[in-house]
Amino acid sequence: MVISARVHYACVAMLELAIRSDEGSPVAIREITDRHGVPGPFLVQILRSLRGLGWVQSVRGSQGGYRLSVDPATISLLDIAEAIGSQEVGCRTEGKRTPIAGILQAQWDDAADASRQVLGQATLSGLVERAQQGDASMFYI
Amino acid sequence: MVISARVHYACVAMLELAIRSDEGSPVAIREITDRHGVPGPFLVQILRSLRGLGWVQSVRGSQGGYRLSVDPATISLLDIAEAIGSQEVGCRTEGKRTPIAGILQAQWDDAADASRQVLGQATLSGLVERAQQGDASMFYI
DNA sequence: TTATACTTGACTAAAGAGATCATATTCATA
DNA sequence: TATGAATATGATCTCTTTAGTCAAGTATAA
Repeated sequence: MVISARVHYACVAMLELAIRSDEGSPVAIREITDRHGVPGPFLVQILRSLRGLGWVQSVRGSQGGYRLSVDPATISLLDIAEAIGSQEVGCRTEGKRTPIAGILQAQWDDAADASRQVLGQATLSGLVERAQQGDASMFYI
Repeated sequence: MVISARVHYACVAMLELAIRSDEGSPVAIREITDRHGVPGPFLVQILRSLRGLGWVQSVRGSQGGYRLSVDPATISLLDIAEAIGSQEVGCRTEGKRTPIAGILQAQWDDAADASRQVLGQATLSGLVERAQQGDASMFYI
């Protein structure tokens, strides 16, 4: 599973919205791009996808922006990665169905499952909690 | 970690050579392409890389071909994937160093480690043993 | 009415994957 | 010593994906 910039940005946006979900007023795209250095028009695309999934709501007009519309405990990084579209660990090549190909395929599948399990356990609410406990500071000494 | 066709074919070739390493005579490229449906000129490229790594030897001329030149117990699928070049699970985007980015990065790294561990434990000799025990038949019912 | 902010759709540049081809070079064997 | 089988090497090509841009339109608060 390759984490593309698109998926990474989608996770950043979802986390930012989750953290600020108790503010009441929606969060403008501009605030996210400024704070996280995400290219503006690209983030627009991504938020549109998230809106299509029903995970965020948009508020148009002045004072508009985006707001989380799901329980952050129910969304994992795996959900976001799969929905936004990232490539699986594994192989799409067809080739011949030989025993060797079969054994290899089983290994690719096992590897994919291992990383999927890690990302599946990382819920937005869990990560927000960590962020608020300052757990992140250790990464930027 | 995305397993590209290149990596998959490299593993197929290494396994084929490992299985037939007691035959004495080298294995021709043609035999591998016929048996596994790998595009010929593409496999040539890949075997060249494997030769550069010192993992296979080539024998030129008539009756030539390739031969494994390392102990199959010392090479894992992870070694092949990394040497041939596959993308990591994870993210290369730089962006700003925010706490959110840091927390996400840690998750991408954890996921990468999980799949790397699976592939690191799969040695060529282990897979050959499985193949010879007919373990593969279950994948093609 | 005006500034702000989201909406929508089309568009482009760069990189990588997956090959393919032509032309050498080497060596066993007849 | 020809000859054919087999690898060696470098150049090239196409297709898809990724990342990012642009322009014109619409809605809303103040």
